[in-house]
Amino acid sequence: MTKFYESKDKLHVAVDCIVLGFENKKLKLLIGRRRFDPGKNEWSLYGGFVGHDESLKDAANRVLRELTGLNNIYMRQVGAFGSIDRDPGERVISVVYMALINVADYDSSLLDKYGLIWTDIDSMPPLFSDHASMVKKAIEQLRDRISSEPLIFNLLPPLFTLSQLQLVYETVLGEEIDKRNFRKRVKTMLSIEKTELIDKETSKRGAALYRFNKRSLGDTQKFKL
Amino acid sequence: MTKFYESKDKLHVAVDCIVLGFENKKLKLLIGRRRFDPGKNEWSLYGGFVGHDESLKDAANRVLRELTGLNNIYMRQVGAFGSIDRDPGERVISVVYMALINVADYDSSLLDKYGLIWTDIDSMPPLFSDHASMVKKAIEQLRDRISSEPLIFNLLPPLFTLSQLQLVYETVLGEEIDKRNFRKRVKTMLSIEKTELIDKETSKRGAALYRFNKRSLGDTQKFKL
DNA sequence: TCAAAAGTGTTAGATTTACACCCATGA
DNA sequence: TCATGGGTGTAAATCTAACACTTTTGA
Repeated sequence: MTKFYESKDKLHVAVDCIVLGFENKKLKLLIGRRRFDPGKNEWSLYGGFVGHDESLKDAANRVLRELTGLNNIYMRQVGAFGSIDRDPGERVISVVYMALINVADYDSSLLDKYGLIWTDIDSMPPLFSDHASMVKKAIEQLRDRISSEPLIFNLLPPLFTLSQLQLVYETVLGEEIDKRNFRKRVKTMLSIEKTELIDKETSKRGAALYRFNKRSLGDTQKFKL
Repeated sequence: MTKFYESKDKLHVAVDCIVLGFENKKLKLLIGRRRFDPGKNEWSLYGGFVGHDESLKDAANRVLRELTGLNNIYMRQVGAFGSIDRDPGERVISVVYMALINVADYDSSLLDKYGLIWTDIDSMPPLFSDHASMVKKAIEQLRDRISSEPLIFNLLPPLFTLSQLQLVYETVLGEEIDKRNFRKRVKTMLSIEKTELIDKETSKRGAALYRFNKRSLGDTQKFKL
């Protein structure tokens, strides 16, 4: 099997998962204490090494599943990080993925089990190695794409109110938006459908619940929020 | 040195360079014949393995320098490719970089030396392994960013006419643009400065030469073409 | 003299922004 | 009854898109 490139160096390759969620008007990140050296007990993203017989994407999914029990989560590659000294232990290339989840789907008993916490993105503790710069890059990508790709719905439950939608949108972009203008824009998007259902959780009056319909995208219009 | 992660698999990690240029109204890609198996003689991107003691970025720069003799070229990471069977020889993770160069800066004697050709992006021959999908992704990224980042100047000489600028822009986006509207937009961009110089190469009348001034970006305005 | 590329303004339509009040309900 | 979040329209300003002719000069 090692017939062609025998003379070449081999390196450890890891995947690190940036798990983002939204709760309580904040973007949240799942981090845990490293359970082994180097960097034992430092706050860290959750990662794992890529096996010889698994693809990068499979490795990322495996790591995420180990961490969250969740499958079929939206995940995209953020990039590869490969400074020589990025890992204080040994040379490790890390390929970073970001997952967007609805926090309510996360089984919070896993927090204890894995020693994890949801931290606010903007008051995150120092992280192991170059993990903070990975998070920074992921957030930049999220901000760059939130208006042109239907990412935001991954951070929300399947049914959501327009106020929730707007709040997530504002939080990611870091700026306030006029409510009437926002709703006007939403109305032009066929892929955001009003349902007959009413949410009574967050307001006395009740708010209409909406749903994202990806089928009505693609063929017809481009996503543009 | 292998004290922490001994039990973990190590993999070959390569960098592949997508070298893009613009010439004769076309986006061009530098490709060559593979000079070793697997895939000997197939058209391919130029790549190399990442050494234990060099960063990904350094490896990409080294590969590009070997290939072009050029240093200080604009280069950005496109992403990591890691399917199990992507390389028919062995398991190889590839981190792809794209370089944007001014074709005139390229020493064309290197074409023969390395068995390279400039191919039109839209009539590219089949490429080795997954290299075509790498190129596709790079082009998508270029298109996505050409309007919001000052990438385009890397494809042009330091002094350029507005017709050249517009032509590159149209080619990357794959759509025609109204000349007067385009020039109106350029005039609002402080970072594109008119010089006193006149280009007599491409027209009898002569055209004003412009220059990109990155210093006038950043602080003042965002790039938006 | 003519072909080829450079250069230049105006107007209609579309999009974006700013802005404030009434509604329904549970506590 | 009142505090809370839900819901709604209009007008001004800005931005975008469509459009055609004159200039210069080398061949």
